[in-house]
Amino acid sequence: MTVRTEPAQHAGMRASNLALVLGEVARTSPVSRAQVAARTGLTKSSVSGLVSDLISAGLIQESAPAATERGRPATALNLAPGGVAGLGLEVNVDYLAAVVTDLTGMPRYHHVVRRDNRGREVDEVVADLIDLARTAARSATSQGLPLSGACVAVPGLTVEGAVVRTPNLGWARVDLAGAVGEGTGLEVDVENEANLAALGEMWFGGHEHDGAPLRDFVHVSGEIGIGGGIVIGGEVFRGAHAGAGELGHVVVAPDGPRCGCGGHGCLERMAGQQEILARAQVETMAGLTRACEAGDQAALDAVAGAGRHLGVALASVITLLDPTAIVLGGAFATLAPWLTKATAASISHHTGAVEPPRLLVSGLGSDAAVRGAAGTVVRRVIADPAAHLARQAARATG
Amino acid sequence: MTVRTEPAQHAGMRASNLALVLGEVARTSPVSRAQVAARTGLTKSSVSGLVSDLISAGLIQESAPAATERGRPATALNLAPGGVAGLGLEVNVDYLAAVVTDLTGMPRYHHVVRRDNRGREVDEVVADLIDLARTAARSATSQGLPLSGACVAVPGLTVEGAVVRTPNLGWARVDLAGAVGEGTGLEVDVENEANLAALGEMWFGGHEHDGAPLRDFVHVSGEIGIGGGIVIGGEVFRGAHAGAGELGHVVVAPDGPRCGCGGHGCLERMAGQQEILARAQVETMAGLTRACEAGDQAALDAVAGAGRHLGVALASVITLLDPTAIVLGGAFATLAPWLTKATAASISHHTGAVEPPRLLVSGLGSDAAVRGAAGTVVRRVIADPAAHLARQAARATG
DNA sequence: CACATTAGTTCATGTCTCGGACTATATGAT
DNA sequence: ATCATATAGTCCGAGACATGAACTAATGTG
Repeated sequence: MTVRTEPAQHAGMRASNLALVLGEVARTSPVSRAQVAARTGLTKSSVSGLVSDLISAGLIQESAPAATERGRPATALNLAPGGVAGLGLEVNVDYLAAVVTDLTGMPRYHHVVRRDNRGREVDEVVADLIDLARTAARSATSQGLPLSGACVAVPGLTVEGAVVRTPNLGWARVDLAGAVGEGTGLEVDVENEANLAALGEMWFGGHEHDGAPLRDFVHVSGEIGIGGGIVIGGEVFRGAHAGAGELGHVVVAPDGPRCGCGGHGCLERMAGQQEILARAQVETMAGLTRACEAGDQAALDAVAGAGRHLGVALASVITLLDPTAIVLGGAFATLAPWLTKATAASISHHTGAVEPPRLLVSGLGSDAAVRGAAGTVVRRVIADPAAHLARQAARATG
Repeated sequence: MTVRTEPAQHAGMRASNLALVLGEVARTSPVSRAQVAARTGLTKSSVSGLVSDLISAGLIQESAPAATERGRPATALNLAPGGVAGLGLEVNVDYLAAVVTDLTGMPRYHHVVRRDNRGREVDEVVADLIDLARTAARSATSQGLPLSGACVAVPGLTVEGAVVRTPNLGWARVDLAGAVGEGTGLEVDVENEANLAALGEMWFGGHEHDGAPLRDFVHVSGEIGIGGGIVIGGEVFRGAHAGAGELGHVVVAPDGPRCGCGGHGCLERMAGQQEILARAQVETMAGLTRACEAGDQAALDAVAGAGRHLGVALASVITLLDPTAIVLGGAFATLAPWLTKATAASISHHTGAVEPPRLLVSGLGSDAAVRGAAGTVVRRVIADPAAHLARQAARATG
């Protein structure tokens, strides 16, 4: 039922099949050409030709033939770990981060700079980020990894490479893609931190559903604000104006107090870090964790209360989006031991008979977004290797 | 980023381009071959070949050449009104309905049988529906319209042609596609009424956004229950288990009373027809409308109260899904004059700064779902004409 | 050592779209 | 009238690509 907008041509056919083959290799490596042919429906001869293109582009590697039951042993195909790499960057309220990931998704460089960025000039923070990016890029080069591009995670709304606004950082209309692109010479993308965290969790979090990686879930990221990333069919759901998934501003208390966003009774207002800390009468998240571990009742009540509000918001999410799982990330992952019981109870109290999705806890913590950012860069190559080949060819001739 | 699962072959290329051309003709008829070529990016020669296939399949018609500015006049291409037709059926709590739609979307037969189906045996109701379908099919035949298939709208959860459950009708595990298929000899699909109503509204409701048809919106259908249809990018959003969009069970009062679904404080429990009628102290929806027209304060308060609750639910929908518009359908369309002010105020009270989507009122009323059902059948042909050609060819030789 | 079995390559074939040449049919200027 | 120009649509050779069958390669089994 999809509306087709582009003519199908021979080049597109090849591009599509290259992606099909590379995707199969990425999912199930090591595999043989014959297995790829059987699983994709392409013929052996087609697969041979496609694979040979991918090998000469450096995206796929042959490794030692593995003996099979009988017959000629299969030559194993793997993603080339040195083929392409992606640079993930993150600007957040209290840290900057950079990660370089190779084609297989393995992190090859990782650096975090903790510093509160709220009071600072935008230009200063951007300059720091570019420094960080350059250092990461040098590391990639010294490891022989050609960077295909970069992606920056920011805690706010982004449209086409620009930061539209980041409520908790106070930025507005910042052309981050332009600045970082100029500073590094890379093609740069900018994307919401919650969405990237969701993708990072999907690709690298190790969660499974019925033996396959999660593809339909909602990721809740509890940083200073509360964000949400909706993933449907393995892709981020952005809505009409890229504003979808703002879980922090779902109404959980219709008669509640005014929130910073201008609404009333939003989840972030009722269960954000500020509210939890105030109720628990502690100063920092670290202090809150200690208090919970010590069994402090005020702290436990504060977290459980937040868990109940979170459950109300998630009940609406479940009703509207019907995901297979909910993943709790960021601060909610840290607080999970004292939070999930209240959240699960609240979800079930508000959803009734519907089969509830699984409530999972993030394994990546605050790294999810940067890793997701780096992942999007290499995934883009995997999803459209033909575009990558074309760029390579252009560089070779031009 | 889409995961490709099928090999691209020459046949698929042709199928894709047939769909591209037919889709262009459907959207902008009348058009010439040259215009189609310019707009799709295909060459004139390719378009000629594709069009000639579509004409011999009876999906496209040539009409009289229209004189242009200068040069050879263009022969106009249109969807063939007699090419294919779709049968839309609807089982609802208090009526059955059938519509036959031709390729252009024009309704060519329409019949509604009002009767309360709640107490009745499932088999009886299904038998009535099959009767209705047969009569509609005879009418199509006598008009020379070959039916390509049928689609049944039901007020509940459906999976692969079967009705899983319809809370307000009391059905569970009914193989409706099988029964109607056997009774009519057609290929039958079964789909949620709210989703089909949303599609009907999109295709036939005449709404526009920036000059183009709506493609990202949420349709609220207020029948006996409250349903929701989420349309993103022109397609229904179903979630992981086809349960998405259940707007009626979004939480609007976390401490509210228990709802029939087992949850608490659901929109349907707080603002459904039963609740409104009780508060307004009238017996029927017709009575409610009269009371509102007469200025009865209890009725007006009841409707405004429902509007406020609806606004809370829609605020969460807007925050999570970021649609361009909300369309109020069914009973909410009828009550719109006394409802929308409270709803709009409640939305803005609970969403704050976010640019609010437009609040539209359905033009189709309770016909939206059947028309959407008939529409899906013909749209399927338009979206994949190659499959239709293959079926035609199979019938001709077999 | 012959034979079965599986992996991967080669090449002729068929099916597409493309692009340019060609035909058809109009308007407007000379 | 006649010619230039412009636009619509067809025809046909060239090129790209997947297919499928035949072929080569490399292993284990009786």
